[in-house]
Amino acid sequence: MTVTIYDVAREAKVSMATVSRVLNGTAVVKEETKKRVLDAIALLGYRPNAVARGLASKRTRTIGVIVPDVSAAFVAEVVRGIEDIATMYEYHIILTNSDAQVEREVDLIGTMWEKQVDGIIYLTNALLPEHVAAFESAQIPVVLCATEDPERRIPSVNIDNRQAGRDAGRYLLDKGCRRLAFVSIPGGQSVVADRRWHGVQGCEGNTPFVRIAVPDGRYHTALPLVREALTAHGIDGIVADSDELGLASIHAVQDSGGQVPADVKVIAFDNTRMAEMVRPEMTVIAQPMYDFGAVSMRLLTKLLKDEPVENYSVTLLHNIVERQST
Amino acid sequence: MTVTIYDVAREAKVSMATVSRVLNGTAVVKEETKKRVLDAIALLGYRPNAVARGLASKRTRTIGVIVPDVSAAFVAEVVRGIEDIATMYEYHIILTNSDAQVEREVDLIGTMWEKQVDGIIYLTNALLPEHVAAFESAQIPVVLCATEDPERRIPSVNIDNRQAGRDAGRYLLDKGCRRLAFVSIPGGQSVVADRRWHGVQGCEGNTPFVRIAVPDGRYHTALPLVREALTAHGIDGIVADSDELGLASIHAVQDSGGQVPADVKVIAFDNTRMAEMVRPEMTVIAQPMYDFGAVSMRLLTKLLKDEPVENYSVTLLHNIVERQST
DNA sequence: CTGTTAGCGCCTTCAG
DNA sequence: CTGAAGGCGCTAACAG
Repeated sequence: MTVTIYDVAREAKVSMATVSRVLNGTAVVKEETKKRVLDAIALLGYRPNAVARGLASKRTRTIGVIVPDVSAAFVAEVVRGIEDIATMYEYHIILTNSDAQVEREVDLIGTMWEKQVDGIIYLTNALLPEHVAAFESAQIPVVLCATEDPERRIPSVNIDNRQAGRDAGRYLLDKGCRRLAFVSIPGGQSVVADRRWHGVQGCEGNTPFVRIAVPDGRYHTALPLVREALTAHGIDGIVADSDELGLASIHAVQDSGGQVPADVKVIAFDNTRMAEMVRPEMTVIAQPMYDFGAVSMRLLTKLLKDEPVENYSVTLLHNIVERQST
Repeated sequence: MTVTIYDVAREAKVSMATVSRVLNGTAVVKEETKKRVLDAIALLGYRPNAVARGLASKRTRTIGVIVPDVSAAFVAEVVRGIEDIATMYEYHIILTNSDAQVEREVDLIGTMWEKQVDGIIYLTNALLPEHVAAFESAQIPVVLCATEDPERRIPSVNIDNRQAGRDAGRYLLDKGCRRLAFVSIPGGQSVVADRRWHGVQGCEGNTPFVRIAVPDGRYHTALPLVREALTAHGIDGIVADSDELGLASIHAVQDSGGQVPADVKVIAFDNTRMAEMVRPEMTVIAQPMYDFGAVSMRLLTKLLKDEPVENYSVTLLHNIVERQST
């Protein structure tokens, strides 16, 4: 019932090695016999067994993708980028969610190793020694995507988060804001968020800044927290760490009787589809989400082919898209 | 360098067969020797090779997931549901995007077959004979997810779209609407959308209905189209086929100088996170997105274990979440 | 240019 | 309860 390479060989009256050759282009095969093989393949409806192939060649052409949560808009966009480029290079992806739980993440690296993936693309909030250790013991090429390795030991693709934070802050100051707030998950949980926060603070020496910490980073949690901060600190400019938090900020201002952008200006990170579907449309620090994925995957293919890589830690460009919230 | 089952066997002074047994629980092993094996495994840091295992057992414990586009909020949520349950049953998922292109979809079914996936979960707009033929030739268990098979030949998980359309329409009529519009991609492209449209029309015998066709189903495309329809037909109630189209409808009304819900009421399908983060918050026909994925995957595990299945075409419940847009 | 021969790492009878 | 032996379907030298 399952047709194997042997069946094809017999049908084409050649050896299985020859079939393998035309299948993989491993060596030159005479035009005529090649045609016989191809005909036999078509006739029998033969499909090479990727598992057997993986066992024999020790390369599975599948790469593991570990993310906190695909259902987050940002992540989903990144995954799309990864998958598109993977397809282009004839790879498949095994997708797993870690919920950013360290234990689960380390465990996943282990299962990816069992699955014999050729490489891993990794997204998380904070890279810990445990992760690095797991990568090393698994001996699999890894590319960090939108996650920072403070020590730059592992290939990665990022934007310059510190600079982006600075750009956001300066942008608001240029617009006339005097008291800025940064809304994100609490400090110490995300290297990326903390970098941005430092950037925001660095945009101008003597401006008062407050950081509004939203435990889960979600809209409904943020709403009351931003509202409180608003009245407590007389804020007139907000940098939000995500579109979701940006929207919460805008609504918090409105709920407090203020106007956006007249009284308070809001700029948010990400630029997911939502940013231009809400009113006022949100000004954002656009992140190249799709490219995070695409470039990471491209970098990984180079690593896998031992191609020369000019830069192991790629920095993508961010840019401000000015809309109605500022 | 790679430690195999043989290394473990030697270390534990047993045969590889015994190691395999304690690994898989295939047969009873004496407590004592079992401990020796476990110790050896820990000592050597042994990890079973899933590829070799797959070749020998003919089961890979991976399932193929074919979706139009993960970066769509609805799909991402479904995928999350699939992955969670897959993890629970110790399966992994290979994720691929088809962009709803028939050719690519059929091709993907083929590659999934090459990858020896144990099963497939499939999302698309319209199930064609080509798909069914591909499934049959691949001989792999398939579950359709949020995808209707008019002839119900293939196991599937859906809501009752016709009824949901009817519910949406009736809901608006009960709220006093007199002229309804249904906004979606053009007819004939999606079985699901067409079902809902029929449902909307069926909610009341003699009410005028118009269908507003948005070629790509996107926000920016919809905006002007809905605006035109609004002035042309005096519409006072809109059923949108997705949250994105719902938002576009709301904004189209506002741009025409109208108020939502005072002048025009809007109810949308889906209930993605966005629905409750916009203003006015959107009333929706909530779809159990996560459950679509979770239930599909659960059903697939039953199929794979030849467990008895009481119902091959599962119908999940939808429900109206009343918010501010109606 | 083509055929032969070993494995890849594991599961799974079949004996004992 | 445990060991030996034969594949699973394919790749990759090595001959010819």
